[in-house]
Amino acid sequence: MNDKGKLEIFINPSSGVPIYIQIADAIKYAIATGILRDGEQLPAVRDMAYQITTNPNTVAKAYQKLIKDGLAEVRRGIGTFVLKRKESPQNVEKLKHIVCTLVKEAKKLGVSEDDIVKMIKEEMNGGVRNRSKKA
Amino acid sequence: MNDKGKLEIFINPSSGVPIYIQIADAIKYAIATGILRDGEQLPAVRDMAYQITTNPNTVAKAYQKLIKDGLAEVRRGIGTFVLKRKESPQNVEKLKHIVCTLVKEAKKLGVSEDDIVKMIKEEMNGGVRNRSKKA
DNA sequence: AACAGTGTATTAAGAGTATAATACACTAAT
DNA sequence: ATTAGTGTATTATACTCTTAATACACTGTT
Repeated sequence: MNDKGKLEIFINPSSGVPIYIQIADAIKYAIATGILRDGEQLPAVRDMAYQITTNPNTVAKAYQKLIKDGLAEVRRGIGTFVLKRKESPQNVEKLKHIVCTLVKEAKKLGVSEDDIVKMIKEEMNGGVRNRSKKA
Repeated sequence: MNDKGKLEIFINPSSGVPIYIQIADAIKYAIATGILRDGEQLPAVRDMAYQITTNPNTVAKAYQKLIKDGLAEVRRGIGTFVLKRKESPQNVEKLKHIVCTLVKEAKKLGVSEDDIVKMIKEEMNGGVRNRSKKA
């Protein structure tokens, strides 16, 4: 096994946040902070499941989310690996700034969080209003 | 009853979108387009429930969402009324423009919709990471 | 007080989601 | 072909959310 320093994942089962989301977030954070680097292999689903006392499928679901979010790829029979990311810390800051501006404006106008989220979703899906489950 | 022109609500029960959300959205749209004006009374929950063939509680839930979103108020025993809104069409356009910029940047960086939504939520809640159910 | 109008609370059934248990399928090395 | 490693599919259960059925509470008029 590669000695990647330490990828520590802490799960709070009673937080209301799904476990697989917590796993995905922790890995995203690890990638963002350099604990996990491009091309590096993620722990096997069984290993991580054992470590955080959950089911391998739950870990697999977290990995699937990472893949969906474009942060990882799977090589069947081999493992799951971190993908090269386009986001630089600088670019993330830029994004944060836009978000900050948007939220400030929304609050000023009394537009709700739900509505902002809805606007985002519509814009990201190209202005589509329907969504038959998930796409 | 006041003759408000026509507030038409069309529900698609098989769209996957909760009925109460569809109702709230339709009313928001009606407010935005001037079909419903400031101070005007919304249809009684039973009336609207009958019209769209649903349960009064479902309509009530939609109204509660409007209240939460700052678009309506309830006077107990009297009815639910449209609140004066701060959003002008001009301001909404401004908001849309920011959203558009944000989405464009996000796509360029390969940041997922979920992550953008998460950033928005964190920003709107003042950078809080916990959320014990709903607040 | 009675009534007709309004929204609200309580409870239950149905659908959807998260998690787990288990079995399956792919890959590389032996 | 076997084995040990990997992710994946299937199925079941617990939980949450949406909707509904019903009863309750507030307000103004009579």
